[in-house]
Amino acid sequence: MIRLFDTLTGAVRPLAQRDEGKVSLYACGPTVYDHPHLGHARQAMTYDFMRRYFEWRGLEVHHAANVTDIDDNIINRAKREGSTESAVAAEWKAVYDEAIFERLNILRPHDRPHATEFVAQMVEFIETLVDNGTAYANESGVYLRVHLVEGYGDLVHRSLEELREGAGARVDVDDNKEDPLDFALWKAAKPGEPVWPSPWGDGRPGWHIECVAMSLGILGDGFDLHGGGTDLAFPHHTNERAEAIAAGRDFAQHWVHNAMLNIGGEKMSKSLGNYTTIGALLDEHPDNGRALRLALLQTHYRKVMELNPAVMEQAREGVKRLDAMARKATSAGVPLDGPERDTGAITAFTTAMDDDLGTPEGVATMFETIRRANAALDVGDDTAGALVATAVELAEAMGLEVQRTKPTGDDTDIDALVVARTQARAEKDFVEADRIRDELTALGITVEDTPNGPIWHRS
RNA sequence: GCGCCGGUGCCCGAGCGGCCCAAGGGAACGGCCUGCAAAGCCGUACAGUCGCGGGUUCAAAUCCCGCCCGGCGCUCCA
Repeated sequence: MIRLFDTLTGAVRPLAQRDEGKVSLYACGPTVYDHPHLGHARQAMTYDFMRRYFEWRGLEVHHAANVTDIDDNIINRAKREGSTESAVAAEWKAVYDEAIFERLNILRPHDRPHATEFVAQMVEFIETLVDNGTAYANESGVYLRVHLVEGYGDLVHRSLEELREGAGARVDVDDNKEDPLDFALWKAAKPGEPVWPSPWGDGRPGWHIECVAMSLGILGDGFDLHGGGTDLAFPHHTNERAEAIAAGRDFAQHWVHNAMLNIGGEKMSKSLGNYTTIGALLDEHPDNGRALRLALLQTHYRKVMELNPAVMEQAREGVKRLDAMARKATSAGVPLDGPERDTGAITAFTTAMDDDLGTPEGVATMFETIRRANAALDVGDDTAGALVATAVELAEAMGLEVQRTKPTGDDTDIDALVVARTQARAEKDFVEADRIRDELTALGITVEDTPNGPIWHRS
């Protein structure tokens, strides 16, 4: 049975499943107005791990993630560039998609609703709240009466009084609100901003209402999982939940939050300006995509993790072990996708992953299996097939791709050099053999001699 | 200030009451293999004990209390 930590109850509990055999997952997506950074990667990767594992376990996953394509940051950028909000959003969404889905091998959500496509549903939702008296409208917008919401601060385990203390001390008191804790559902039009019509005048939706309208609209009432970074638990998720409760709707059954990514001991974020963009990291080394995935897998998703060049380098070395095993198996004629499995390893992996997505232990099991596969391969033991196939399956269940073939390209020159070296070795002309190997090394090629002849790969 | 989460080997990082004289990865060292390498395997060292001090228990890295240090949230934020 799959169990996951639930932020609301503060405990690990069985994964909610509204419908047997299925999981509905809503993960808050990006606001698209700039380069995505490594924090975004951790967030998207965390829900990718979950989805892949659920699917590996045979569950049918419905994964939805929004794209916020209208907000202050987008408006400001459009203004600054003399562009339009929709053009800015489209441009940065494309950058996000390329980095996340193409380069990081993260599975695309089944649904990617854009906020601007759901304004009608949001207006309808707000009307319900105004009609039942939990929301009020004035010249500046529509607000939710937070004190009417049962268990408002439960997600962050704080009482209304405790939250009010924070709000009073830190936020400028807004005369338009009855209570400092109340928040905007609808923002009245400001000059020069894009607007949509509503019963309360032209304006645009507040941030939280988007996710409520989209998650409920796509996944339906009482969907299973709602996720995002811990920094969204308050106010974003708290307010989404409040809106649903105020409307009398059954919302997410299970809340999951991934921890932050630190750089030099501090949270990586836009506002601190200490972020590395995904593109920049990926450009540094061809293996960085898989290395980042491995580094992320080796730390539990709920634990703050530090990411720096040393961590990346260590992860890159780890990824090499996977490819090296695949090469060794292939040269020995052992298929990577044979039918046999090592049940002990499969069981260990399943147990670890079922327990709150224990990817660090899952990775440990994978490496353990690689070690055993290599040992079996070395002596030609017939358990090698099952061990190799198991290791590959576990790696790919976590989204770590194994390099199966030589990189594409014109390899005839390299093959010719390798053949010439083999010839020289056969003739015991080691001086010439080593000269050729140096030549290959200069080309970025590593040759390995195996009992079945030489194999090479790009280093 | 309030709330929450952490502090484990040289580095990253699991474990969260007995199976721990503490997983896995990286780095190091020795051996085997190799013409030499590479890759791999085997082994060794590194945690004299898991931030510090008390306590509970037959038993604690794991539970409780206090303290120190770090992070996150309370504000746009993954």
